[in-house]
Amino acid sequence: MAWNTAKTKQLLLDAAVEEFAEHGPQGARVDRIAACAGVNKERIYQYFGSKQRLFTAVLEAELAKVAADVPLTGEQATDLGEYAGRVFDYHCAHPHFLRLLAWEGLQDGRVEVAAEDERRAHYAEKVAAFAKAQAEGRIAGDVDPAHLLYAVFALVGWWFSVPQVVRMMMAGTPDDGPQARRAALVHMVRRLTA
Amino acid sequence: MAWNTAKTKQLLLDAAVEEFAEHGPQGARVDRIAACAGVNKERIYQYFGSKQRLFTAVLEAELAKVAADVPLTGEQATDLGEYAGRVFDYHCAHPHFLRLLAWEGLQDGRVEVAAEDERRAHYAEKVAAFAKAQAEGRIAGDVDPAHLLYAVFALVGWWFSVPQVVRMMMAGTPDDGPQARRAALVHMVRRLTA
DNA sequence: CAAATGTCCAACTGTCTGGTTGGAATTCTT
DNA sequence: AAGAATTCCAACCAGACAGTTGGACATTTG
Repeated sequence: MAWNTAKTKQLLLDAAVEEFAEHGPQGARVDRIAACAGVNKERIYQYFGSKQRLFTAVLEAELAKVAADVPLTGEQATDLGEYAGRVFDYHCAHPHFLRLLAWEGLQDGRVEVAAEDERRAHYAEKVAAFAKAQAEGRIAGDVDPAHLLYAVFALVGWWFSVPQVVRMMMAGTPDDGPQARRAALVHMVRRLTA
Repeated sequence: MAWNTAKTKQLLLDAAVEEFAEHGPQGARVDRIAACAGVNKERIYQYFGSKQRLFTAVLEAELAKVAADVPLTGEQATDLGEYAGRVFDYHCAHPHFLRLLAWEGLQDGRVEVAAEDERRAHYAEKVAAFAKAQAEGRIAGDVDPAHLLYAVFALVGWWFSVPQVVRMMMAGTPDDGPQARRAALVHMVRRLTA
């Protein structure tokens, strides 16, 4: 059988997403990743160099996915509530990503950030779309567009970042499913831009 | 000299806050905590039982602090923007706390949550204050009060939870100090309740 | 003062982990 | 088909780490 290094790499990445999202860069076990991928762990060091670099590779792959799956065209910036809803939907379907981001945030300053340039450009693009929508009067202009983007991500992400807090906060709210959360989110973002 | 176990305990807690906030429950090193407190590490097991229980103790102590330092009277609920600003100020001054919360969030489901009852009561109190302000028409009533509380905490906390993302997002914003962030936060929260 | 209780600490242990290595098997090159 | 290069893997290693222990020392009690 021909070597299929691309597939082996992908198996490792897939297993690593799970492991890193669950346990973080510290707690992730290289042996577990290798076993889960059905590959010898030495492959990880051959292909990725170290555990930390594998983490970076995982993060970059996931960043590319989310960027591709939740686009924002100029027109869609007219209803940021719906945009927020779509971002929310993505994270509901792919809860790994925000956990990876949280792990990255917690080790911020101790290792360099993955794909910094691409991400900066990515955010700048969104901010520009927001600013354009404001300039054309399609959404309210009294909030700095970067802060608006911040607000959308904060309001989407907090559910996933501190689920234990949210659970305690929502203990008295009878109807607290994903749909209710999504509706509240969309409503609040619209209120920020009306 | 008389034994001062209370002081020893406090020294350990103080050292543990630092260590846990920095490295999380996984990454924290018991030896480092003990050394930093100038105490033998065996004390930790005598006083707190295990590393995980020490983490819980640390979290409970910090929860008590924040609850005491950022109160919300009925009248203050009239200006939630200012309330959010005060919460923001607290976290700027005590950046440990949100990190601890983030670590707790990431291990959610694997260990039980600290002080669950007290915290539920604490949040319920805030929600009730919000609801009262809404009922009396002092703030807008079209957002569920629990979701409003969620929004305040999300908008305050996200800066600290994913600092790396915020940095990239704000790369194009010339004036991005704590004051600018605070102002944007206050403005956005007011917009949610106007 | 003597027994009992509690505090402190240095040294130890069993286990786990990221990372390495030496060589066997497989594919590519010429 | 010979040899070079690459992929694979089992076994190994050195260090780190949470938690323990046994006993010295201090304090309280009666």
